[in-house]
Amino acid sequence: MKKKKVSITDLAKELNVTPSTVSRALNGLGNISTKRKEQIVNLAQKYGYRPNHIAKSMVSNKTFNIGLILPEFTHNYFNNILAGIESITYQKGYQLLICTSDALKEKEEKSCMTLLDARVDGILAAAGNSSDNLDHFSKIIDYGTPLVLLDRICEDLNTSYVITNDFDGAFEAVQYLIDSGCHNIVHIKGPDYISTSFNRFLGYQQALKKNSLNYREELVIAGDSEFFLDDVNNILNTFPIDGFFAFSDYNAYEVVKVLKQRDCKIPEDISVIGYADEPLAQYISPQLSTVKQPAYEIGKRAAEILLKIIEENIEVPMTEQLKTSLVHRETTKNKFISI
Amino acid sequence: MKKKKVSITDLAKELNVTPSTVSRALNGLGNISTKRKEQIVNLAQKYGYRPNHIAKSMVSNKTFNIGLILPEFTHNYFNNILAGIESITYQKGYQLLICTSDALKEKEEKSCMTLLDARVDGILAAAGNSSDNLDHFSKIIDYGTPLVLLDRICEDLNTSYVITNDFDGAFEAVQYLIDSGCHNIVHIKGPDYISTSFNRFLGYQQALKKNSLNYREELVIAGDSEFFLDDVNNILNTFPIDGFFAFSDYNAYEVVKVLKQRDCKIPEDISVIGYADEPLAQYISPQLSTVKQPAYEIGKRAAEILLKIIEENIEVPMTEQLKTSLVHRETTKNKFISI
DNA sequence: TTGAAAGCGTTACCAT
DNA sequence: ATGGTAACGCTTTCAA
Repeated sequence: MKKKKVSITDLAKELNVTPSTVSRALNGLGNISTKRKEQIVNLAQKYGYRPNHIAKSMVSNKTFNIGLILPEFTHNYFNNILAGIESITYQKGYQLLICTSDALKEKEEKSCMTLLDARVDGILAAAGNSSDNLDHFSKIIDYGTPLVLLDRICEDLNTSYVITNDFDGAFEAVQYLIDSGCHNIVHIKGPDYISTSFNRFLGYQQALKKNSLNYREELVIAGDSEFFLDDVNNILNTFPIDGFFAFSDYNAYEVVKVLKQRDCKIPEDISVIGYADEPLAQYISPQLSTVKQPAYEIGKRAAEILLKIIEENIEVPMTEQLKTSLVHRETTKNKFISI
Repeated sequence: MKKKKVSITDLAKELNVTPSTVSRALNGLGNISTKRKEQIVNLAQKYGYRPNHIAKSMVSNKTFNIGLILPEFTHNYFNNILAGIESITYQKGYQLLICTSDALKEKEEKSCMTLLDARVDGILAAAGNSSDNLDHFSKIIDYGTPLVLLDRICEDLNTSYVITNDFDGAFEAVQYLIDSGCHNIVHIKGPDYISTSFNRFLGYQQALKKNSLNYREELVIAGDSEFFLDDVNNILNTFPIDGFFAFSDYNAYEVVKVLKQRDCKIPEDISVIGYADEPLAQYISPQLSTVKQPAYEIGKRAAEILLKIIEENIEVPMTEQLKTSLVHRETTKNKFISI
């Protein structure tokens, strides 16, 4: 059974003073005689008094809670974001209220309301996939609750963002493939409804263009298609493919599996680059070259920005873009030395 | 800037009724004329009224928040636990306040106090490694806050538990190795300060004994030693090893790497079994046989038990033990058929 | 230096 | 059917 905890009023009664006096003593604010203070503090100690945060929140209108909405926690990417966020919130004395959205709009909407109802001081969210209806996020903004969005930019939402540049990440990867001698590069495309899919796809196209290689629609496969494996095999049967740039490490892994089945030499015959640097990239063999996103940093910066907004009452949205980096492992060749 | 939200009192004023009336209308409790009710509900709708959970908590002494303390979120094991927990709390309308302890006693202690101060309705925790000082958990119990511990049993703590049977899991794994023809089985032991290490170690010993195989101290290696790789090589040079049972998939992975370097045939020459069924078990090659812990189920059951305690005011601690299962992949041979 | 009172938003109980 | 009041635990302002 939950025990009643001792309150400021309880202490006050026992010492024949008023709650205000006790409050002052315990918070070290206002004038109070050293003797009284000592007396009060000792009694508080004796009873193991703990301030009631709920009551504090009522009067201060501040909860020291931060809401966090993430699609899920099974990808290492989001775990690292979480770790980054926590490194900041922990140190600043904020607690994290977490909601997983499963990338479902319905859950995402509900989470927003829940967090708003919980009166969190601010919200960090990685928008799920549905880019169409962002009303729930607008609502957060309308309510005046600070919001920092991670990962994807939502054009219509005038708020703060911490993102990575998917275009650049993709561009760099494909440029690397080209520099190491690939000319017929397949792109495994991400789900249509995510902006990152589009940006990586764009990076792929631009890198080809920059190097005077033709973009060919036939060399693009949907990574989430049910015929994915067939598509990969077909394309390998039809074209002299020498490189793959995949939307995700998981897609890349599937490709590698097919390639191994077909006894292709990786990377001599065909190079593969994934995206995200999930742990599996290091565990599979050959180890996967991939585009690393600074997930921990993203979380950290997002939390820093959010707390800055909360604590300094900043009104102007800020956007911060973090750099990706290409991790060269065993599925890519060395670059040719260009003179 | 955070906007002031409309309150019951605001609504009451605008309609020239008292807050109590508005409260009744909005909660559908007590007597109220249909007309009034409609009027109030409409106005609430119009202003987008949202009840203030903080205020509700003040009077009800209930927050609908559950505290969760986990060592970290990078292992899939804990993510799955989280997912399992969330599946229940979400559905029952509770929010999760999470704290990562990094398996540090200090952070663990602080987390307990933080959650208690936040007046959570209950706490779920996977105790970190230090099994010596459990005062912080006792404090939770003393405060009368329901507590369910995951993963490890802490002898001195009279509270509810959801655990898996490490002894059985280990026993089954080693029995399998023996059944498939292994006689010289190495055990990679986990960190000394975790109870699970000890239980798996015990399972290993008992399985040997049951099968009239001698337990030999020389065949046990500490998985967290800095000389781990050397130790593995030494043991392979010295004894005719034909099997490994590792405390974790990570340890097992290291062993597999060494074995591959030495051109051992897996599993023909040497079998390997890991523990936990982390994703890497499926990604490495050969795919790792391992003992699967029902992480999602653990989280789910723990949350169910906690909510039952909270909502039904149950005082008697309950312990639930979940079964592990052996996942047979490519690092183990088939069992001999015994007649 | 200390006390008294109001208020944060809500509910519950007792009157009317 | 509705109003009034107290209460939850704390802070803050004003008065003594």
